[in-house]
Formats: sequence, structure tokens, C-alpha cells
Amino acid sequence: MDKYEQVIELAKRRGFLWNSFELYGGSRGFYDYGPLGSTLKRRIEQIWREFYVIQEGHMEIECPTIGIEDVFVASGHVGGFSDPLCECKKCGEAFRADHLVENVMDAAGTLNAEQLTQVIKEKGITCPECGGEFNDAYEFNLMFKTTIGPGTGRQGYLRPETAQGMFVDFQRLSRFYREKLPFGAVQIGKSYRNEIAPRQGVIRLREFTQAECEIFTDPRDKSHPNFERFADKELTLYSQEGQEKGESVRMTVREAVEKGVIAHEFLGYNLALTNEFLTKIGIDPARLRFRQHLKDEMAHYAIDCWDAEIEMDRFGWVETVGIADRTDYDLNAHAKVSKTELYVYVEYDEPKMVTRFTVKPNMGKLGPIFKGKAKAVSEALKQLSEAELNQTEIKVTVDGEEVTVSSDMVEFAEETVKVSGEAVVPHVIEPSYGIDRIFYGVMEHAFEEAHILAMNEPVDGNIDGTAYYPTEDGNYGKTPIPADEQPSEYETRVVMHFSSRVAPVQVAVLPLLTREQLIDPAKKIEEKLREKGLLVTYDDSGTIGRRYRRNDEIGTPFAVTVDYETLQNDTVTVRRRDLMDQRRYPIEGIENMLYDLIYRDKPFESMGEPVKQ
RNA sequence: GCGUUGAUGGUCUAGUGGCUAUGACUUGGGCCUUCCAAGCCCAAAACCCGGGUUCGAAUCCCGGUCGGCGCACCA
Repeated sequence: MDKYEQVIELAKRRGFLWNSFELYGGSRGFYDYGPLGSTLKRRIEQIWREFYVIQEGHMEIECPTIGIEDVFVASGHVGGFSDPLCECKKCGEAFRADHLVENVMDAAGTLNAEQLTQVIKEKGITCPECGGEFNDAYEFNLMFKTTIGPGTGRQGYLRPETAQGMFVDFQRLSRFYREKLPFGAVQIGKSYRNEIAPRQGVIRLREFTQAECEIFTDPRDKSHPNFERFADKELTLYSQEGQEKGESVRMTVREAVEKGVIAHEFLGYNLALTNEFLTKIGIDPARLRFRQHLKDEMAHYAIDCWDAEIEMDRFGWVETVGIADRTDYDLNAHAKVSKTELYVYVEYDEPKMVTRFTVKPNMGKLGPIFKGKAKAVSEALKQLSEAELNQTEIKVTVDGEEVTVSSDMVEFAEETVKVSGEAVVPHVIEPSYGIDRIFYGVMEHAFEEAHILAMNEPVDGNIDGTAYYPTEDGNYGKTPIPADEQPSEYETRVVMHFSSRVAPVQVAVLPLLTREQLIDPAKKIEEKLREKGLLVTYDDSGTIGRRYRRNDEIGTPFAVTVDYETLQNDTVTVRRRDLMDQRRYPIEGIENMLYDLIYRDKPFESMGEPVKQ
């Protein structure tokens, strides 16, 4: 059993992840988040909001998950998100149909599947692998299609990314932020891609959760106002150059920007922010790196693009966040299709005097003569140079027809005007998170199968040669222990080392024994903790040891146990998951104490009295 | 989509053309028990779905679904 299997098995058994539609046999590419999974995911998303919405100030919006066709025509998904595929009848290999006919004709990319099939048949193109014949070509678009309204309705698509919503709302957002760059907006929600063959559990889904942030920046100034915050932060960078050598380097953000490894401050800042977020929710920094897209894999419009990759046991380095400078590509694309200019008017520090040549067609005269064509004629006139206009009879071409305009119908002059600013199409910096993959990364990095000494011995080591000790920040650390000191007899303890900020259960309240005298105070403590807003469970089934292990397995960081001493002096023990050590605290104020442990990074050792084992 | 391989309680698993389908763990109830999956009693719980062959199919055959792996795909 590899780690993936172990984690997925636990996830299924304990209510983190379930296959969707299991009752009916299931369907590939869909997963349910169970009670604990759902909570864990929400908590990850909530921390993401704290980062991007609260700290960075990029407000959250919510757009429909269904989009109308125009949106995806503009974004390129209707045309570009599908490929004509063609399969060999003999060996089953699938090929891009347009690539197959490329050598025998021009503009293969413009043909549809039907035309491609015909060309393949006519030219007798066979499988390059085995020489077999091809099936008919078919379009495979990765977007889910749907119909809006009754009857044939209007063509719609389930969104393949949340980003387009922010682009489509650009004008509204720009006004909301009082037209001052940079500004940003985020969206957390479901996106849909009809993957050909989804696999690898939650790594590739047909319905998945994205958290995307679009920051609209001034293309002329990509310095970051808050750059110093992360300038000296070291990141693991796997740059284009590094990938050639096959090695990543540790480098500060400042150094990387100065050396041109990272294109500019704005991207550098966002890489560091992503690093901060991922490590905060429990991704192991040693299994996290930033990989730069190679020149040929980068979208043609992007200036620079980095993926945050998380190392996973079975899948290797998995892309979980993409951080790209998408330039003005998306806004221009939507401007073109919607026929609406999308820009921000940026005022100069001081107005400039600009001399320019202006043409003013006299519509009062053009109208009666050219009627319906008048508009087109006037547009054509505006394109002419001074020399061309300086004729008694001006010739322009409209709809392929040459027309003559007399000089009294148009005025032109060079004039000097005051210009106080200019229209700027912002460049978009986009950090785009795949929440489901991150969720699995958190699960796997939290997972540990520790081997502990049998029977009542506290953990001192596990079989793969590590021992546990408390670190200064109140977590646990590992240190290698020599092979001859490792225990020979052990039992297995499965622990999810979730950060207490994301753990779906934060405190377990346990009466030592199933006795009424212990149950009553335990229930009262449970209620107190709930009022404080902590995620708490009460459990009195089975022996205390069994309950500790059950909670270890779902990653509950703290367990409060009511024992007989509680009845004498109103104190309880609090057990720390990672080290299985306990300290005794008064019941009075325990809710605040636990809150501080969970949310304020108070060290466990700083409170109460240790309990002798 | 192609090829390949698998599918038995919640989990892991034994098993065979034939009688009431193993076992462990888990779970629920109880007894006992003063802190790390202890013990005892009781209980609940499964042959992926649809066809076919057969007196009889969980087992053999075909198709489907789902999972693993390889190929292709992953703007």
C-alpha cells in the first residue's frame, strides 16, 4: 500500500472524501467531500480569504458557473479548448486530426471534424504508428455544454475557470475601486472541464474548486508597493535555467527579481504570498517548489508564469497553483468581442500639450449625399493623411467602391490640445489555485503512520528512524535516531498532523470512563467550547486509548479528558496530539486557553502543569 | 478514447460451479476497567451492475460501471 492508498483509504473511512454517486456505481472525475473533508476544505478556503481578501484587499465576487457563448468565444475556450481527435482502427492510438493533414494542405486548423475526416480519406492518410486506417475525426471540447432556457434555447457552457467572470466584470470592478491601479478581485468556486480520462483521485476532476485572483496592474509599472514584506523571503525556485540542469535553487525574492529569474516585483510578491499560504495550511516547505513554465509551454501572451508544485508520494511534483502575468490579453479579447473598450484612464502628474492631426467630416453634408454609407465614408476619411485630404476631390474606398468627396465636406487641421492622462489596458497578474489538489496535498503531508513502542510506552521513535520532540513554536519536530536504538516491537499509530487552524475537529472532550459523574462535567466543557466557537466533539464510546487514537486519525490537535481529579479540584488534562503529552489546566477559562493554543500560537508548555506519565 | 488488470461487510481479506460465504479490524449495546487501539459477552454488516451458459453462477462467458497501470489527452 503506498501513501496515496493509505491516505485515500483513511479519507474514505473517516468521512473526508467519497466517490460521488457511489450508490449508483459512481462516475469518474467526481468526488464528494464528507463531513470532515468539507470542513477541512472550508477552513483552507477561509484562510485563503484571509490572505487575499482581508490582507491583500482584493474583494470577492461571485459570478454564475454557467456562461453564455460570447464569453468563451472571447476567452478562446470555444475555439481553442477543443481538439479534433482521430483514432487508429488498428492500434487505437489517438492523434490530433488537424496535425495529421497539416502536411498535405494549408490551413488545416480551420477545418472542422467532418472536413478533416474527408481530407484524411481522400489523401489516404494512415496511422503513423502502425499504418492502420483512421476512424472519423471528432471534435472534443473540454467544456460542458448546456442550453439556457426552454426549447433549443441559447447555447451555454459550464465555466472552465472562474477567471473570466472577473474579466467580464472589469468595468464594474474598475469603478468600484475608483479607477485606480492596481486593484484586484477574487472568486472561489466550482469550475468544470469534461476531461477525457480523469484519474488520480482528486488530482484531476471534472468538477473542481478554484480560488482565483485577478490583479489588474499598470503595465508600465510592475513594482509592488509592499514588496519589502517578502523581499528577503527565500523560495525554492525551479527556473527555466534550473530545469535544464535539473536542479532547483533557494533564492530570496529580491535576488530573483534583481537577476531577472522572476520577471518583476509583482510576480515575485505573489510567489512569496503563495508560499506563505501553502506552508501556513500545512504543506511541507521541503516538498514545495516554484517551477517556471518553459518558453514553449507558456501561453503565447504570458510574460512569465510559475507553478507552485507540491510533491506527492505517488504523483511526484503536482501543479497546484499557477501564477501568471497574463498581460492585457484577456481584456483585449473581451474588448474585441464585446466591442467595448476596456481600459483604465490614468491621469498624468501634469497635463501634457499634444499636437495632433484631426479630421472632422461634415456629416450635415455627407449624410444627404451618401445616405446609408455616410458613416463608413466619414470613418474612411478619418484614416487619411493630410496630403490625401488636401485635394479638391478626395478619393476614399468604401466597401471596395471608390467614392469621391468634395473638399468642402471635410475639415482637418493640426491642433494642440491639453491631454491630462491616457487610456491604459491593465496587465493581469493571476494567482490561480486548485483547491482540491491542495486539499489532497494537505492530507498527504499531514499523514503519518508512526510506529510506537507497544503497551503504554510514550512515543520515542518510529521505525523509519525518527524521534519526536517539541519545537519552540509548539509543534513537533523529528530527529533521526540510530538504527540500533529503534524499537523492535511496535504498534502502528496513524496520525494526521493537521495545523490546528485547518483541523476539522479542534478539540475532543472525553470523560475518562463512561461514568455519569465524569460525563456531566465533560458535557458542560463541551458546551463551553462550542460557545467559544471551537470545533469540538464529545466521545465516550470505548476505552480512553481507543478514543485518543480515533482522534489522532482525524487530526484532532487537542483532547480534554475529565478524570477523577476533576471532581476534586476542577481541573482537566489536555493532551497534545503530536507528542501525546498532557498538561493539567483548571476548567475555568479553558475555552480561552484552547483558543489561544489554536489561533494565537501560544506554546503548549506555557500553560498549566505537566502530567506525569 | 484504446490496451491491460482488478472489484467479497465500514476497512482489509479467505474462498470455491453446489448446503447457512471465511477471518481480522472497525462500528453499536453491555460487563469490567483510574489515561494511549487491553479483556469478556452480545449485535449489526458483503459477493459491483445487466445479460448469457447451467439443474444450480459470487465463481465460467459477454457487455457495462468503477478503481489501478501503460498510451493518448490535460488551452
